Amino acid sequence: MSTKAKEEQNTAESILADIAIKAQLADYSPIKGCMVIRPYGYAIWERIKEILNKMIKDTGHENAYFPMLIPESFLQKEAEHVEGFAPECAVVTHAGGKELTEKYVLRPTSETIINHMFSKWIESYRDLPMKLNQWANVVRWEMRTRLFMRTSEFLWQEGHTCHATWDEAQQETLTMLDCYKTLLEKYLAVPIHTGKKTQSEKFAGAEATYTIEALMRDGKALQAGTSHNLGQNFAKAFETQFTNDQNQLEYVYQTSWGVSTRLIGALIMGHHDDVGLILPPEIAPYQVVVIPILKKNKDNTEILEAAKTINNELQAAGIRTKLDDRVTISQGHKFNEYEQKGVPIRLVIGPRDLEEGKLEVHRRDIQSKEKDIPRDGIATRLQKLLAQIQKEIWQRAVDYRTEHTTIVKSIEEIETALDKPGGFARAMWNGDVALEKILKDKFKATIRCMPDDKELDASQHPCVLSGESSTNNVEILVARAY
RNA sequence: CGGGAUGUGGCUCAGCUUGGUAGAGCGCUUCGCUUGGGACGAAGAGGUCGUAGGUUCGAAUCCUGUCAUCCCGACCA
Repeated sequence: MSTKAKEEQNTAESILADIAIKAQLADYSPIKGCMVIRPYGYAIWERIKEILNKMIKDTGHENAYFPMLIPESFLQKEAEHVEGFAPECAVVTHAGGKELTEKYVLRPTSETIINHMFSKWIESYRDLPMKLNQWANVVRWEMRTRLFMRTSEFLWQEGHTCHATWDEAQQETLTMLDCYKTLLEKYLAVPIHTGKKTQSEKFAGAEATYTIEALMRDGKALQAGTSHNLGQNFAKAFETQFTNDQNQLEYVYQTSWGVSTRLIGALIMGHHDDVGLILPPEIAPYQVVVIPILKKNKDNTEILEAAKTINNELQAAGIRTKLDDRVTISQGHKFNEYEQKGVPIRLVIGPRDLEEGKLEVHRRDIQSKEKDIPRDGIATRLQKLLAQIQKEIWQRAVDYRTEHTTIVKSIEEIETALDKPGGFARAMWNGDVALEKILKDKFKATIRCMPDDKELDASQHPCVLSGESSTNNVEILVARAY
């Protein structure tokens, strides 16, 4: 069977796994549902961290670290929270060769332990706002796992903030959602809808959950990040109180927000083709790979020097590069390797190019190759090309989403839309939870969010459930999701 | 936890029906020859066939238990 035929019969799941493995982003671990993030995959994560960490700090947050082990009793303090997370918690029962009197939970998220500390640290409105973030791993024992999209242990960033007023907490919730939007759209080139989750889809313990929802190339939606207004729920459970400027004791208003290594899953399923991964230049660990055409057992000094010089020149211009000067691997192998890894540009220099002062430039996203690119001014040229590639990858993703979004007026139309173009169905809804049950039971779909971007006229467009139009109805995006 | 499938060198798998003591391709090592898109040739290294027991003169193969993984459902960033 040809490779192409194999690709076509692959399910979305195996596309994800194939690319993750072949691009050497990750590998399976001996532990069920866990994965090893390999250097190239981790480099993408580091790039995400680098960008987001700056945004987090620029918006007035500080990084800290809280322990991985949480006393089991902490989880139980917030009713909705324990109900939501208990089934997927891994619990430590023994340590130091003895059974523990109180079991420890491997954090599925850190609201509880952080609140425990907040309640010690916060006394007065003068201590507020307190805005912390931690980069950490969390463990959620999932029944079914997929590389990057859902693993039992994953890396993420979790922000936790305390405020003196509800309004301020709400503002914080939306500010961080906006940071996520920027990260996804400007850097990962993944268009997202921001919006609010329905009651049934919100975070266990939150007052309201806001989400960034992306669309993958297999037509499924992906919750790529969330930001929660926690209200005073955890504050009450942990007695996180402060004295306000009227000398009255009050519970703090809190938020929490996070994005995870799932973002790498979003990159994989958002940008790929039959060959493998396609990385947007802004997020690529290296934007250009320089490959000299080398001859084994011959003097390659001249060509290697030329490659190094170009490599340095590109780096001096602020381009992230990798020079692959391995003599033991044929260039054909290298070409293939970097295409699977999605490196945006491949720059090839061989003896002929050296003589003629030219280079070969290959664009990964559209698999185009141009020979005889002038050696002079290469850095400037590639900078422009990288910007153009970023823009075009983004535009293709936007177009894809537009083509896979259907405006619907009835439940029947939702079903058709989910099957035919796939992707999002945009509708009006009167808020009756019966719809969520129908979607889930019949179509395996969910209301992804009530989007901030509105396209429908509530007074004209009927509710998919009742068929009636009302200005009380809300606009929703429905999709099958990861 | 239900339903289905699979465990054999690093990887993908054949061999099992009909028991006779382990193979192929890829990868790896060395040498030679090559080199502008995954080269070729030769020589080599590497497996107590998931695991425990049973049947048998003899088990990768048959039987039973067990563990693990994958797929389909119920849960989820």
